[in-house]
Amino acid sequence: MTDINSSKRGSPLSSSSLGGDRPRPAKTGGSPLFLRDEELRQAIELLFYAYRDFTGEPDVILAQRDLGRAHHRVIYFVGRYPGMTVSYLLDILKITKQSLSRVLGQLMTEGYIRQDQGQEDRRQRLLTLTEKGEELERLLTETQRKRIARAYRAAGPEAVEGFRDVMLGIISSDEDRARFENRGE
Amino acid sequence: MTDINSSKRGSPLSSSSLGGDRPRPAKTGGSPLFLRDEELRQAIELLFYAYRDFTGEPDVILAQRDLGRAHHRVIYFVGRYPGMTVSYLLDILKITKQSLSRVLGQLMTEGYIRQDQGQEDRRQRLLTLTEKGEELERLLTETQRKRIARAYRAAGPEAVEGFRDVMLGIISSDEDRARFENRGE
DNA sequence: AATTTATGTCAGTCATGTTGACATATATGC
DNA sequence: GCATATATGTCAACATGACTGACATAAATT
Repeated sequence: MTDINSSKRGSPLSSSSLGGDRPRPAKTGGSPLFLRDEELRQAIELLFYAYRDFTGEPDVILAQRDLGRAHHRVIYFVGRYPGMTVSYLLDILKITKQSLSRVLGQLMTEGYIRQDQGQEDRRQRLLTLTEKGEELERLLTETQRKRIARAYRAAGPEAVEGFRDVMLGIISSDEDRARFENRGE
Repeated sequence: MTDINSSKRGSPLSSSSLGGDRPRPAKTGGSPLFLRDEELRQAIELLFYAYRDFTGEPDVILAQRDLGRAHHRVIYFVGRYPGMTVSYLLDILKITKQSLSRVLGQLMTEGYIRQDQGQEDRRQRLLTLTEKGEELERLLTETQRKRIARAYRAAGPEAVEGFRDVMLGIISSDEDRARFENRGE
């Protein structure tokens, strides 16, 4: 049907556990756009693989506590911005109030997060991690920090700068990009 | 309760739609690890925001066709490796056969993907996009390619190199990293 | 001939997202 | 002070996409 597996190009890579040859990327014709297209597709895939692996380790730890990735995100950001409001969290996560509500409710019931009434604006419920929450946050973030630290160390400071610039460019809004300014103090 | 909103540091950023001051990151004490911790946390957040926005546009297009992100991943990778096997796809996505089965079944029923029996190994079902599938793939990938292209252009070639190196470092396995070798030909 | 591999399928469950409507307390503007 | 807007919470219903575990078939491999 196709000649994908007929090894016309390049040396046959040692057959993996998948059996047979590794599939080859589709060619987009010999057009001058080939390299550019290839480069952009690689970026797409880098994002996919990196994100998949980046979330893999925490997911295991969370599963042991009957929590999911959604809980992780909440714990992470509440740990990051102690005393943050529910609105602010919604704005970061870009999910509905309903979705957050369930997750947040569980985290409070289980004692990972505490709510305090705002002083200036008493409608606000300021979110903070409890001891237990901080402990879990450290555990989860530690795996991700290690992964990033390893990648940063291997790639070097210049690469880190480039990584940061490209990632900022991928983000849609100025508002979100602004979260990365003036942080070193 | 806390003094998070009391604006002790820095100039007050113009209050956003969220009302009130922007929450400030938690300090980790004046330890010498501060910068490193901050740097690593920023990476964690860059991954979160970038991935969230990266998948946002395709999600809208998919929703119009009653498809989800899972369908996108399948369509993308089948388009990338025409004639790929089910096993290979499972290996990339790292999900269960069951999860893939449902999504793949829908895509075939809806006429986005075709299955052909392998010639050498007739147990294999080689996956290929149909015309309709290719059309959707182009539409979806186009939004992501544009996003990446914009980011790459803004950041410059050196940054792109760094981005790539860091992302490769974040990926867990040599097997997956190997997917990025020898592609330019 | 026995075993392994590639694929498919059944049944049930869970996590996490969605919409839309409605309720309450508090803050703010006129 | 009253009207309106905002911050938050809550109810019901639903869709998607993951999961587990078991079992079935055809073809390849040993």
